[in-house]
Amino acid sequence: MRKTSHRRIAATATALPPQAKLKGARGRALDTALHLFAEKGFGGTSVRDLCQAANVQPATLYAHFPTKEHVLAELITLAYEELYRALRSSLLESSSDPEAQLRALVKTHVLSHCEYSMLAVVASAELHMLSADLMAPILTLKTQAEGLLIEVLERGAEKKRFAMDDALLALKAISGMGLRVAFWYAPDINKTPEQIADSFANYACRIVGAAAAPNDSQ
Amino acid sequence: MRKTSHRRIAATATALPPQAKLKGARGRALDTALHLFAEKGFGGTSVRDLCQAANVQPATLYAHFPTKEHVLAELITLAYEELYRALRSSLLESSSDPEAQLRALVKTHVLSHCEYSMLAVVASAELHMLSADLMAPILTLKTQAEGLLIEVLERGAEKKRFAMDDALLALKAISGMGLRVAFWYAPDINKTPEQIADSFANYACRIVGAAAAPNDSQ
DNA sequence: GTCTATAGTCTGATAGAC
DNA sequence: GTCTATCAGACTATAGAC
Repeated sequence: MRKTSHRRIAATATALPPQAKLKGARGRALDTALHLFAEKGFGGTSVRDLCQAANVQPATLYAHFPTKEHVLAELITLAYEELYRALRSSLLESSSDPEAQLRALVKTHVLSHCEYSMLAVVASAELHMLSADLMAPILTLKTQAEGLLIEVLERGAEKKRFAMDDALLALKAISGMGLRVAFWYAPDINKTPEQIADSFANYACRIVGAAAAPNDSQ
Repeated sequence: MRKTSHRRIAATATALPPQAKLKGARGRALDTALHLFAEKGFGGTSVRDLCQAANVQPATLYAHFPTKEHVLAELITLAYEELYRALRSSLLESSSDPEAQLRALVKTHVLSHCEYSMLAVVASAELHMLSADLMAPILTLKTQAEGLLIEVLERGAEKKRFAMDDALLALKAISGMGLRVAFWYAPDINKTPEQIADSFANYACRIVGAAAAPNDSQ
């Protein structure tokens, strides 16, 4: 196994969403794969590494997953399902005000990338390792999740609540800065996920030219 | 070689800075490695893949580089050297105004990540594959390059020209959105690098709470 | 410097007993 | 479902001729 001094991801805690059932050899394999894929990458993790760390025999792993690639695909699917669920839920709980909706999406995006940073790193950095067949359904999920922010941005622009030079660039800036949180956030830094999420929500509002909320209650 | 439907990086054009001498087998190897590492990752590219695509025999490659890892290290070193050079140069050409300096750094960061997007992708996504020995000098370079933005942000805060909630978070947001440009920029999109760079420089100024420049001349 | 050929190791995945 | 044992091929890197 490789020796590295720099870690791709700052966080160390396990984080699979509660939806994922982690019982038995299959659960240990998924949880261990999440750690190793986040740390070493899919290509940098051998089936032997994975099985040894998960205390699972190779043949047992292949009783649960047809190929190593299917393990990755399941993790990335979990990642986008959880993100989409959280984003949609946050929209449902916010008012119809475009700025409130933008704040809700960015806050949730950042909070989710703090709590499930390993999932987010694997989903964004290892997606391209999947074959077309396994990637296709994931790309559908990904497009759905990204569509939520696009809709809010476009609706805010139509209602003249946002003064964006360009919706695409604002989208890329906001999603980019949020995505990177998964790579540098760690529980031992001097900020809580809530502080980061609030700051980034403010940044997003400034990027799109929305006035800062005068009060807590929108 | 793997078949993938999703590309990690949108750009396709070769881009090694002019400093890199690309003559002969060594040059072909470096140039080809840049493409393959950006597209497939370091772990997803075999020496055979690389040599075949570069029209270089394995034994010839090993006459120029001690290991496959040294090829990656050279590319990442080139990436950070070029970025550091460009950022420092842009600071020298800007005025002493913190906002002008911030704009210069962000513009240069984005322009460099458009022009050398493959280098930036490899440098950010494959750095963790290096062993400690090869990574150490690169981390020094990386810290130097990042320090330029930190200094500008702190100086602007001291002079009360920036109204940041938190310098670290602003830094992470600005560098994160700029870094991601390398992954999605392609020459065929509907924006020029200059447009993207100008927009992102505006975003950065808004993030740190600097007033928008009233005119072109700072 | 570049070639042909291959050493030695590790890879993903499987066969077959229990 | 889990085990032991292993296949067939791919991997990084090298030896030695020219």
